[in-house]
Amino acid sequence: MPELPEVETTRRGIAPHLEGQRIERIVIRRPALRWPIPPALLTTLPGQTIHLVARRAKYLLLHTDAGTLLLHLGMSGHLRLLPAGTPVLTHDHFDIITVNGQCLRLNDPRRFGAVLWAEPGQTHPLLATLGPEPLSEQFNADTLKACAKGRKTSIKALIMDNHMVVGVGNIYANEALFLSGIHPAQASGKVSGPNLERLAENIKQVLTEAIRQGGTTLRDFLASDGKPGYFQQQLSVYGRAGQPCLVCSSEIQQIRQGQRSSFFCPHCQK
DNA sequence: CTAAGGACCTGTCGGC
DNA sequence: TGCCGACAGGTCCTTA
Repeated sequence: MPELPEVETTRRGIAPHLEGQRIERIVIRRPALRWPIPPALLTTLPGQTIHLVARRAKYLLLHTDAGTLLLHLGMSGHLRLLPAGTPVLTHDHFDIITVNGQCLRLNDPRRFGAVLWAEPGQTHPLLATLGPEPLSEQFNADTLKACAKGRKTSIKALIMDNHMVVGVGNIYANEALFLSGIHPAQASGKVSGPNLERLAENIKQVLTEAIRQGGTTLRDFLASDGKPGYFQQQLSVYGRAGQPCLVCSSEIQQIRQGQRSSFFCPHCQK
């Protein structure tokens, strides 16, 4: 479900309701997510105030004086902000209940998500080797060119590699490559300089626009307030195999790259 | 070091 | 209607 725009949409939805609030208690119903939810959270977090709800890559970070809670939504996770006491549904694994009667509830059917903890001043090991944020100046045409140089791996795999740039998932990788006229299977080292410049710009553009639209709802993504995203109405290639290209009317093709589906226009993308 | 594949887990959908 | 395989928005880890 969540790529960076969906995570950012979630962050913006919950931050105003959680920042400045004090935690009353924590509920762990199903600790077996991608990694076990640390049981110490049950005693560490109550009494703490959430100072800031931030984001790094696709991790949401809840900062307190005792440390930072990391939330990752994996493939199928989502967060809802509910009144405390709302009945529990299947796959509701984790709650943060605040003193003012709110409940931040994590639901994640596939359990690829994670709830982790970092001590104050410490960077969690999973965050330590991440590349730059796509919407920051630390990611640009020059950094992309440096990473692509001499590499045989496909350009699509490269832009989805979190060491290169974070937050580019399967949907937006496909879309950015279409907008840039680059075939997803092209070797990274063989993509022209001007095309890499376009690609860096289009990654920023497509993510920015998707955030503006509240993310992409394919099956079930809902923001924390229950509203869907609207970006799927602007997808040019993702999920459009067999349909006409919106630019040239050629039939959109679908291939497999590393267990993931890629969609492209055979005429517009070389 | 690079590149490719498997692993984790549940739900849904299409085909027979 | 029921069963089975394929596939789904992520990403870490192992293998070659």
